[in-house]
Amino acid sequence: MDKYEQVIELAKRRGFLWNSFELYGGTAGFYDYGPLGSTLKRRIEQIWRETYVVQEGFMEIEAPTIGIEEVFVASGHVGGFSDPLCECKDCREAFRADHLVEDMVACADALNVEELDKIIAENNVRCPECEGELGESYEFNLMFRTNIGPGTGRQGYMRPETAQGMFVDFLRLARFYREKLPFGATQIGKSYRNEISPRQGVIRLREFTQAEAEIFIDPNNKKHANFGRFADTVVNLYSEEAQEKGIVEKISLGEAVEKGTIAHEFLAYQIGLTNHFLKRIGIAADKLRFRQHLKDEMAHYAIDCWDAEIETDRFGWVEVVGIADRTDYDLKAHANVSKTELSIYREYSEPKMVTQFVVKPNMGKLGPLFKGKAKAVADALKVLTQEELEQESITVTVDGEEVTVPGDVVDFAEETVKISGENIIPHVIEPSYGIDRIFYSTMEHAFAEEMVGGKEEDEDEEARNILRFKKEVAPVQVAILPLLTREELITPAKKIESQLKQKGLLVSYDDSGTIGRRYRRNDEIGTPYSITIDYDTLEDNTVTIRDRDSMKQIRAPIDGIEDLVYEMIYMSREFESAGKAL
RNA sequence: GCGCUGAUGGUCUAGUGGCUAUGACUGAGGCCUUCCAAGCCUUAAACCCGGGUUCGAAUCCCGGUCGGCGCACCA
Repeated sequence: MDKYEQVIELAKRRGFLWNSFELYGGTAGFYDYGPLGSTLKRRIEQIWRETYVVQEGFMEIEAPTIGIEEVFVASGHVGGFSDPLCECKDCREAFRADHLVEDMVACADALNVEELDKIIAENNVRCPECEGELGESYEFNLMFRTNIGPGTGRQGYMRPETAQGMFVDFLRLARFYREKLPFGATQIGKSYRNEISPRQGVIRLREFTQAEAEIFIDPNNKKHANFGRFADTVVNLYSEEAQEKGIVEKISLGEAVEKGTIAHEFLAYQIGLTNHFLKRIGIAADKLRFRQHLKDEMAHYAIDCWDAEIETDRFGWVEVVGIADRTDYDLKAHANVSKTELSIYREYSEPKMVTQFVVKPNMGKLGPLFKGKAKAVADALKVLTQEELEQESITVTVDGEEVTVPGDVVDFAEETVKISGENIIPHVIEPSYGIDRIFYSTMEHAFAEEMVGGKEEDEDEEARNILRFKKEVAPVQVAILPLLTREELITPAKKIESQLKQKGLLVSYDDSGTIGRRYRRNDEIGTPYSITIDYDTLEDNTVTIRDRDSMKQIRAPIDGIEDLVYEMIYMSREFESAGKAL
């Protein structure tokens, strides 16, 4: 049994992950988060919020998970989020139709299925596997379609990423942030991709959770005001160059920017932040690296892109976060489709006095002369030079037609104008997290099977399963265990339970089975601390606290125990300092 | 989508035409029990779905679903 199997088996048994729709046989690509899984996931998301929303100040928004067609026409998903496939009629093998004709035409990936079929037929392309005849090509779009409203309604799609919601709200966001760059927005939510063949458990889902930040920055200044925070942070960088050599290098983010390995400070800061976040939730430092996209795998509009990759036992290095400089691509795309300028007005520190050549067509005269064409004529005149305008009669071309304009209907002059700022289209830096993959990695990296000695010297060792979750993410933070199932111990135990719940801690009460069994149960779900109530408790009002990882125990007073546990979980108070060692 | 392969209580598993389905662990109730899966009693819980062959199917055949692996796909 490999680690994946062990973790998934535990996850199923203990209520972290279940196959969705199991009652009806299940469907590939969907998972339910059980009671503990759901809690663990929320804890991870909460730390993400703490990192991006509270600390970085990128406020969270919530846009619909269904989008209208225009949004995905602009984003390119309607046209581009699909691939032309083509199956062999004999061996049923499927191929990328555009790849089959790559050598025959210049731009195979721009052709539609009809054009592809034509080229396949003309060149008598056969199946590369068995030389069989190829069937008709078809588009495989990975978006879930739906209808908005009754009847045929309006075409809608389930969003394939949360990002678009933030681009669409750009003008509102800009106003909210008082039009000052940089600013950013975040979204945590479900996205949907109708994968052809989802596999690998929670690694590739049809419905999955993303946490994305879209940070809008000044295209002319990609420095980061707080870069000093991570300049000395050493990370595992797997740059394009390093990948050629096959060696991951340990290098500080400051040095990586200096050497030009990472395109700029702002991107490097985001890598630092991701590194910080992943370690905080319990990803092992030596199983985490940042891999640069190779030139040919990077989206054409991106300047630089780095994936955070986590090493897993079965799947090797898995991409869990993408950090990209998407430039102004998305805002421009939405500006084009929506016919709305998506830019921000940036005032200069000092207004510039600029001498310009200004053309002022006299519309009062042009109007009667050219009627409906007057506007087009005026526009044509505006782009002419002083020399051309000085003619007595000026010839311009409007809609392919030569038009002669008398010189006296247009004024022009050198003017000095005050320009106090300019419209700029911000560039977008996008950290995009796949929460489900991070969830699984957190479980796998926390999972351990260790041998512990038996009670007596001569007893055999036995295995204990343990999830060494960081205290902050553990779905149960403290277990309350009366040592014996007796009324006089149960009563104070229940009291302590409510004391801890008052403090907002995640508490579980368990009085079934022997104490050893209950410790094992709690180790297996990663509960960091267990509190036992015994007969000494009735005498002196103290309880035993047991530490999950070391299995050590201390004795501490009931009075104020909720503050003690809280401090150990959230304020890195040392376990040893919390009471008298036993 | 294709090929190979598998599917039995919550988990792991025995069973290869006669089943009223094996066992362990786990769960629940109780007894016992003063700190690391102890013991005893009681108890709950399964043949993936649909067809077919057969007197009879968990078992054989076909189709589907789900899982694993390989191919393809993963903007």
